[in-house]
Amino acid sequence: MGSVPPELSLDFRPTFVPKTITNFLKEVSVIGNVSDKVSKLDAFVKRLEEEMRKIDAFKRELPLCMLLLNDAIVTLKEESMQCMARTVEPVLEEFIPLKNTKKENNHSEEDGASITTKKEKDCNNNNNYNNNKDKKNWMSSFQLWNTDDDNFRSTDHKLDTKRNDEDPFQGCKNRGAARAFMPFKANLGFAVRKEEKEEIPVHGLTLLTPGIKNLKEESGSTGSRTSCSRAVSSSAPNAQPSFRSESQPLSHHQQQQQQQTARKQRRCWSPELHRRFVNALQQLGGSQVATPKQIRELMQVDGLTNDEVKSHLQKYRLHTRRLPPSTTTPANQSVVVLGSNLWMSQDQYGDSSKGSSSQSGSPQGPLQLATNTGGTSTTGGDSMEDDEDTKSESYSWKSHIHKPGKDDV
DNA sequence: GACAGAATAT
DNA sequence: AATATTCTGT
Repeated sequence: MGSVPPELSLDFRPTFVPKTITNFLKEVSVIGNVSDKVSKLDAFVKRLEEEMRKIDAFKRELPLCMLLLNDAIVTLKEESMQCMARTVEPVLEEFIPLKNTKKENNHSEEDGASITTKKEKDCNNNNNYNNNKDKKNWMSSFQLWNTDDDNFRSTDHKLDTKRNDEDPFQGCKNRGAARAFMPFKANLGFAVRKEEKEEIPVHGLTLLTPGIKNLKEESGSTGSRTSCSRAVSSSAPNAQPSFRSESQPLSHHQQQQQQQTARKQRRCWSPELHRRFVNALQQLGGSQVATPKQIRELMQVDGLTNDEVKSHLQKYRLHTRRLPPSTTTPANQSVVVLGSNLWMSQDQYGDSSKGSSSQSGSPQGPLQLATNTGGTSTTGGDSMEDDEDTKSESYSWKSHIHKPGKDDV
């Protein structure tokens, strides 16, 4: 069938609108009477502005519409102004350069823009219409709106990107300084799930700047630890919510928030960490006799908590279950025995000749978790020979496990 | 109340 | 599967 005039077609291509405007302008240009011209232009502009207002609520969803409308409005206004300019000599020229610092434009906008001033307030954004760059500006400002909502998304993207090579949370890559430098990541980690609202508490707890880490470290050493890991989740799923006799200062929602609040970021047991763990075990006489606290102290890992060690120990024992320790065995002696029987993947980490603590020359100083999993360990590179293990994941139990006999310890 | 170990939850 | 959290006993 016949050709459809562009205005009537369903063509959504961006070119459509400009074309329409062009046509309109063409029509207008035919009009001889300037005032008619202007009024027609203004009328159209009004319609467009009206439209703009309508979709304003959807600007996020329809950014392009906004753009197109804005474009159209600008164009028409410009035209209108030019029309008027031809008849009415504007007086406001000076204003133009002020607004458009780059007047380089081919536009003979001096006159046009001058008139613009009268409408300045309603077309603030029109200021930038002059050229594409300005449109971009406009768009960028537009972006700003979006961002409030999209912050997460955009952040997400970044995070996703990072996640690929090292995810602090899921990959349980690290929890130390590295993380401290990525507050957003931290956010995200939770945000993605549900606790995002708790950012603040979460940060407080989990962002371990060296300083904060120390705090946590302390908490790990004794009692106060609980204040950290538990205080936050004081009212965990099972726990009885403390009754607040006060007039319900917390809304249900808030309570929920509190509950969801912070789940501790997972400690990543990197091979290096695990090595220290095993080392400590050896020194203490084996997994069956060593206690979390002792282990932690021996490990000298900054930021490591008793709970974490305890948990790890539990797992370790599961994997190395054996006969109950003969209470008679002195710890020292058992160390030797352990060296052979206890599950020792240490060989894989390099020769840490039994539990003598000093690994192949590296001073077993306090380990900074911050750097630990991040890739560069403060303990020096040597201990990280197995970077592949170290760099990416937590320790893999099954991949290293030796079902011990029953004798050890 | 600190701790440790077991049981559960995530 | 690996950790975290909670429960329970000392």
